[in-house]
Amino acid sequence: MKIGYPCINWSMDCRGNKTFRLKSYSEERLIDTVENNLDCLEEMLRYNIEHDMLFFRITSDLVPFASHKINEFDWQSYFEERFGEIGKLINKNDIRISMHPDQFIVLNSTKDDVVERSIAELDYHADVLDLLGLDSTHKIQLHVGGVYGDKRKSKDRFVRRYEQLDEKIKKRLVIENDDKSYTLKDCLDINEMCGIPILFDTFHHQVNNSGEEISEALGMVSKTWDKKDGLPMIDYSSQEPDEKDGKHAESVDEEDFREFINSSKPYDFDMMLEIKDKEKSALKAVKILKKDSRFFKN
DNA sequence: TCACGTCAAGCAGAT
DNA sequence: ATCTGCTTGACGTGA
Repeated sequence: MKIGYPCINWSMDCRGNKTFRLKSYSEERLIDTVENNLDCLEEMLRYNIEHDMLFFRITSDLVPFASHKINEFDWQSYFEERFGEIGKLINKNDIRISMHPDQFIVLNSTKDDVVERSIAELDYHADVLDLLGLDSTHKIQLHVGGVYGDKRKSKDRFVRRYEQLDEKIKKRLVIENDDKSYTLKDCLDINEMCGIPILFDTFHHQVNNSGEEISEALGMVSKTWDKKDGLPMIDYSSQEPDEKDGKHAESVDEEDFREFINSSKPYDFDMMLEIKDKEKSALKAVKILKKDSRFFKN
């Protein structure tokens, strides 16, 4: 089991997700920003290695406007070597990477232009992982998308679009159960139709489910991950006390975390802590797991 | 230095 | 109709 956190490390003074306004776009600004973001990515990875956190989500803002039509710069070639260096660091230390394109990426949209932009954005995410020289165990996680008043048709549309994707995207794409529309069961239906692996989000499942217990759910998702996909990835979070249902915790609830770990037996997976205070909670999780040799092998 | 209006993009649900 | 939340506020202008 590897432990990680998404995108930002608050205890470091660099930010790897710097961006700028479309109005301020220039090639120079893009180059400067990507340079900064890659430098910070490397620093965060070194911090993570130092602290036994070998799972990390790279921000979608790594290359701002990467898939926007304003961007005609060949950033892939320009930064090829730098990506290669960072990729070596990742592979050498056996770090696992995920990416999570944001809410505007809707593969099953009923609008052609939305689908087109979504595929361009997925292509960018795949480029990042390819430039880093990472194999198909490094994933791009996506929600199924909109429902449009007819979930069955919308699932079918997802499957159709998935099957048409370029292999470079397809080999990395996984779907994640969400907190309002597509449950674990919906994702399993889609998996049955096209074989796409399912990334299990524990907190979304808590909010939106069909009654499956944690270990039952883990058993079902584990079967959707092939050898070439690696160990299943999961997103873990818990409810922030005194906030409305579905609000992610500010800091890990250690009791809830221990309980989850206990109820997850005997399954193994890599775990992303989607908790607001990022690396602080991930560090606590590592500390807890180190006491349980079943999980920590490094 | 700080306040604050606004930011590429979609969708669902609440108000 | 408009606002809010989503994996994450933070950019950039004006005073």
